[in-house]
Amino acid sequence: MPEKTRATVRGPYRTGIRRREQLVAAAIEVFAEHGYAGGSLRAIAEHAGVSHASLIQHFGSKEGLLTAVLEEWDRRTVQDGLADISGLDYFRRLPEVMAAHQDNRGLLELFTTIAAEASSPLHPAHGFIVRRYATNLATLADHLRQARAAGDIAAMSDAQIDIEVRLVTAALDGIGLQWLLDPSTDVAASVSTYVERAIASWVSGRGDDRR
Amino acid sequence: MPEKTRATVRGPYRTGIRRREQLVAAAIEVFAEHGYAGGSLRAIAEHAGVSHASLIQHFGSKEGLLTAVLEEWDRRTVQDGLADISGLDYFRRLPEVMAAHQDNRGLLELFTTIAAEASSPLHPAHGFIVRRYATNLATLADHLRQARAAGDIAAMSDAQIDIEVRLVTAALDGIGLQWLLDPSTDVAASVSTYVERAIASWVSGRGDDRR
DNA sequence: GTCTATACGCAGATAGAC
DNA sequence: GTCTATCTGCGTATAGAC
Repeated sequence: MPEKTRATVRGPYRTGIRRREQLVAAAIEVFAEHGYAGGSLRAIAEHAGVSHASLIQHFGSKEGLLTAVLEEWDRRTVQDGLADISGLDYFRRLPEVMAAHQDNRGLLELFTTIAAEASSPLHPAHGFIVRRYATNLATLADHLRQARAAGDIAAMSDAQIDIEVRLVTAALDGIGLQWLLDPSTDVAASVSTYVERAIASWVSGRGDDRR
Repeated sequence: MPEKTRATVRGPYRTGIRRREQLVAAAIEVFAEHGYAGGSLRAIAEHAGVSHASLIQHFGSKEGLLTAVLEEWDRRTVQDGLADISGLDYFRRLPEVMAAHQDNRGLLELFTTIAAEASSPLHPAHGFIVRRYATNLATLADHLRQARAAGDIAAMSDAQIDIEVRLVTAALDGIGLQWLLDPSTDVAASVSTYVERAIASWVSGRGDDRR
């Protein structure tokens, strides 16, 4: 990616980059309201005041536009709010991070849908989603290993750590989906119950998670 | 539904019913391979050796066909394997039930995708999925209440029970998705870790799940 | 009663004018 | 770079064959 975006760009790139951001913003709005399949390029183009052919020109395909939107989602959520937090505190912050998603129902809906659709190896975003989950799980595992090294939790094998971070991720994904299906779902309380119980188990090193 | 299907049906219904089953089977194959959006009526029709118009005639719309497929999935999975099991044993059986899904990757892919897509209130299967989750959660809650009544677990409020069954469901859904994205995921071990820890917590009635 | 042939509108994608 | 056709394939609806 050549977009180093120095403070002062002389030539034609500036408008191209800003245009791109506008298009992604329009895509987010439309996808968030109508989903990926339901949000047509023509609708997004109309929203942004361009032709749908122009969207293809910028992003190569609808998939390319989708990927750009997902990267924007990543930038907005994962990076924000959880920087400078590490070890067990990272897990303790998860309930409020999830709760914050409730302000952005459309984006959660979009990401949940894409993650599931992309489970098919044939889906255009399959590689992106697989990579994203791998990165996410690795980050969680790092924090858990850090807690282990610091002596905050009892001994735990790397295989156990893998299972633990997968279960945390599953809880977040699953509760998110249930909230989408039934907004009366108490997201923060559910996630909090899970995280607190998991941490308690890690600290005491009880047998129910040793195999 | 007028399909009482007496042992001997005189007239034209027989072929109609059997045809319907053939079409659903073809739809399952195609949906399982290409997903819902990617599985066109024309492809399903070709697979079944009929015209795509005939599919519409039988099921009214693509949504109708989808609903028939999902009901078939329900019939194959939830009903089978868990009948005659109750109380805590119901939860103990979940790891092997989930592990059994690994023989049927296509259907798990389909159901995961539809559940996510249908999170949008505008999706044709939204009502079906919402109802299905509500029924599922209610069933799990019944078993947990039964264990409570039998004294197998410590006291637990109905609100706590709701959270617990949502977390179990989230673990199943989330681990299933992760297995789809990364087949090296140890489904049985992950689910087993979750269920055993949850049951241990219910039995001891520790403070980490009381609020 | 079932099924097919056919048509309509919309989707994503491409080619070429300006 | 962006637009205006235009292509192909989709879900859907209907009329009519058998």
